[in-house]
Amino acid sequence: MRAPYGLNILDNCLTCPVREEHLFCNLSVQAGQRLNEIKSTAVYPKGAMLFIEGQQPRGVFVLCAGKAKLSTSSREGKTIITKLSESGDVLGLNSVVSNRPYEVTAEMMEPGQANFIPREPLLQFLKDNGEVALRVAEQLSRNYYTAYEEIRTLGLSSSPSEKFAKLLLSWSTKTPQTDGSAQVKLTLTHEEIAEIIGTTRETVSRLFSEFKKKQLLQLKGSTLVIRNRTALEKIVQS
Amino acid sequence: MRAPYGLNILDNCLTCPVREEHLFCNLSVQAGQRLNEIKSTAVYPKGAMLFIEGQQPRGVFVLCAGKAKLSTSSREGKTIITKLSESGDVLGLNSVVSNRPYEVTAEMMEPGQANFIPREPLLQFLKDNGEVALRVAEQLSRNYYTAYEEIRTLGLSSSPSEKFAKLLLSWSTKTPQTDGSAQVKLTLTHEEIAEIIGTTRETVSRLFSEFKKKQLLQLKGSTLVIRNRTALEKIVQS
DNA sequence: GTGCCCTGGTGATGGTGATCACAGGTACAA
DNA sequence: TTGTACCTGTGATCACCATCACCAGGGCAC
Repeated sequence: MRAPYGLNILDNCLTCPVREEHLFCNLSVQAGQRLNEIKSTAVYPKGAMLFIEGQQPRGVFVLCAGKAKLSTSSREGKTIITKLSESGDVLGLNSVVSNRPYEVTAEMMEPGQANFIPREPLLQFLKDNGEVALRVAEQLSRNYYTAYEEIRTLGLSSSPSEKFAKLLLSWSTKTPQTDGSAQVKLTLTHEEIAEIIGTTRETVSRLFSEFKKKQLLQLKGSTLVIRNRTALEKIVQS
Repeated sequence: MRAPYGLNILDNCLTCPVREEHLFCNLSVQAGQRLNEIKSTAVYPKGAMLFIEGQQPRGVFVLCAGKAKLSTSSREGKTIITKLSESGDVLGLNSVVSNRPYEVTAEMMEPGQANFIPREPLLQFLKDNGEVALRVAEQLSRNYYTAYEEIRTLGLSSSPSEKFAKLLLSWSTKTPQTDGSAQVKLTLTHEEIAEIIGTTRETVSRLFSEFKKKQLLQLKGSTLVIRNRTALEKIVQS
């Protein structure tokens, strides 16, 4: 069997992206088996929507491969990207737990694979497994923290430069280097960056120019080199 | 025994503000007793801080009487109020569950009373009572929704008028009237309103004038009369 | 090749709201 | 009453950034 999109199909995807905080890892044997019974796996092309803002919650998605962006839009078409998800992330958990419509749209940014766990069996599973319910609570409270960080960024840092610097810093922490620099593969368009920091494409474009001129960053092809973390931190300063 | 601040001291405060979604109501008898053993009650004056942003989480507070405002500040002193809490609300839950510092400061806006439940006994209690843990998860996901609403407000609606209209609408829904109008007791200063919608005091002042002129609202002493909900909804429109 | 669409760069312009400044009002205590 | 501290209203100014407009490069299909 050939994997489409050049992916490896992962047989037991629930446990594949081993992460400290992974919700559904290190379960008891029978709990793991039960979960395997109710989950189903699917492969998604780039641009596929796992779920759309406003839909009734069908279940949660555990991302196994590929990246997804979570966004929310206003009626006039303005969009903000609230999170970039990677493999291991659990999407749609809040909506499922509280039985409210999905509050975001989840779109695959590249081809990938995800497990789907329908709502009803999941809730039953949580009722039967109290320890897992507490873990879910922990995950939800982590989500809450992320949302709060977003609120602070949107509400407290006024200027686009500040938010841009904050974004760059959040990227650079993922690839810590010995000196102050860091390298990141830049897969986002200026438009998407604008939707993350809540500004316009043109402003992002100008911010890149400005930061290049100030020696804060550098572009080698599609690789972004962050040259001066301390200077960025000074811009952020909130 | 005389109640300070003109309050009635509530003997069993955990169950006093009966709310559909109240976390710690309708427990089994022994669970309720257990909770009563680990909680303690205190009375707070206006301006008292239940906890401060950045502190290690000591426990949760169940507000029994009085209102509190939750806020977060940047280093430069800019502050945003993220929520106004009323009796029945549980404060600090996220921090306690995930064992991270309080993400907000909780300050009493008027004299009040709250139950305190220390972190460790509470977590133990949750482990022992799976159903309550799931309820906690539901509460957390509600908190998350509130935070998300905030993100949408901050990120998608650009102009202060829009946010102000949104705030007025959220107030007016609390006191539904037969006609399109509603009355609210206005207990906030312009400064505080500014911190809620993320603008300056002066702008709020001007917004009041503008909305008065447009017949959208009216002030009778400290009572705010919202005269035209549909017009407000048209301003919001996001 | 040609054409098309998406992305990125950059100038010109204008509106908006932050900021500063100051004056009047109100509540409360001495 | 005076004083004080805090709120509220309003004018003037100005930086910033959204918006519009246009062009250039690159990938891709045909």
